[in-house]
Amino acid sequence: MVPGMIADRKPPPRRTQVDRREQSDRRMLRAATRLFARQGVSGTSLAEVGLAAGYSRGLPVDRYGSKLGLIEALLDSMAAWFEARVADSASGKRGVEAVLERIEAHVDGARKSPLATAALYSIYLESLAAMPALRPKVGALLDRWRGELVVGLRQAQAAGELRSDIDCEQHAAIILGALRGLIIEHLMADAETDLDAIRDAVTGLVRQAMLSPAPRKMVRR
Amino acid sequence: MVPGMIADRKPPPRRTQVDRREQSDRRMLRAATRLFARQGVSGTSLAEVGLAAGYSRGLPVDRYGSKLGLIEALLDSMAAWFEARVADSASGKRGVEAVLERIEAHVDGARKSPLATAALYSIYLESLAAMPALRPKVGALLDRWRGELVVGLRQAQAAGELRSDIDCEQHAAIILGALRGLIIEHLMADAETDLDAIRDAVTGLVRQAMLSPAPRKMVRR
DNA sequence: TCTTACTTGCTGACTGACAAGTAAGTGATA
DNA sequence: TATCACTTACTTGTCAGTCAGCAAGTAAGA
Repeated sequence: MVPGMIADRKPPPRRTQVDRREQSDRRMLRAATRLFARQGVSGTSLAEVGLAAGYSRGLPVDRYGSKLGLIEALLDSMAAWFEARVADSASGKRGVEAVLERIEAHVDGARKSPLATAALYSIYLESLAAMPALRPKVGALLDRWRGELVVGLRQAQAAGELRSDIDCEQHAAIILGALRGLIIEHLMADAETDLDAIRDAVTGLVRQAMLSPAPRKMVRR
Repeated sequence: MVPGMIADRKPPPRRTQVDRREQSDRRMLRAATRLFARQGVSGTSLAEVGLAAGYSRGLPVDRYGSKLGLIEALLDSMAAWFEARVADSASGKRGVEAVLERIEAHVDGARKSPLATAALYSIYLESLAAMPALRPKVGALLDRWRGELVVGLRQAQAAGELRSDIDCEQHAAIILGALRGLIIEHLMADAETDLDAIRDAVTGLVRQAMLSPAPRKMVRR
């Protein structure tokens, strides 16, 4: 602090209501992400989220109505991130190429935002039993992702890249199931299992279903 | 009630203290399994367990000391079941054969006792975040199972069944990660994903690591 | 001055845990 | 074999702590 300055305390910049709302939204969702990743959904109280975001304990309820509302808002923002990521990298691709891009996008999420991934998986897992109220929303999200993978597999099958005896619905479920299990493993073991190895194992599942086990031409990193 | 009978109420058969304890133990663990499978670990109170088992709300705490104690007892009994299952089917087998038997044992657990499997996975998943106190016990269990799988893979590698560039530790983690992810998928989707398909997908991961992709000679059912 | 963002006070419901009590089984002695 | 001292199984009363959610208030922006 330099004495004699005109103002010791910087005047708070005047923010519009929209700004305030957007900022507090962002901060609360960030705080929730961090806390969910570290302590799980049911291990985190709404009060904690508000305080960790730098506000009062009451704001999250006021903003989102309920704990469920907060989690749904968080899921929405994560889904938006993923859609953008896929739209960016898989646009124009079809069949096996598109499928591999989607797999890479999932792995890349875990690589780029481990915290968000841990939070997302906490939500998945607790929706199974601890918080059944989450199931519809989580189920819809997973179904959408699986459906989009099925489209890619069907294209591949139609184009003769994939064996015709493959059940695309089931194979999509297997690919995503394995992918999620491996990412959980990765999160649990503090990143001991390499993400590239995970990607290779899952792309291996795709290659198993292909007509000619084509040479790997994966995107590096 | 027939009047005039010598005794309306059948005299309760005299059970020894050991019998009583064993019976109440069994009942409480069964009730806990059912409740954990349906509502998750943190969604189930000790009182519920006691009452569902046909006793008072206080017995579980008296018997197991704490919620953690109850869960650990449940994990012990499940681990014992699995060890017995493996000792039965994989004894004398080595290398790839032993590895495939272990995979089948895991899948078979999900097939034979879906309720226990759902409960076990609830415990896994909540140990990640919602109940960190569980991590040591769960971690030790998973490590043991992984370690035993690594032994099989190493034997296979030494016997020339497996490629020599495979990292057995990592491959074991991948196999189990995928297996668990697929079983979770199976539990979530209400058994939509076929368990045989799951087994095939995971044995496929083993076959990828083999020198000559031998013809499948899996145990049917 | 009016609306919207945010805070604080409060409550009812629940839970894990403890402690004090009752009932059932055991083993020794007469 | 009856009874009595003792242990073990099980129940009930209770409490401290937590949490989601509401409602009434204050402050910031329009």
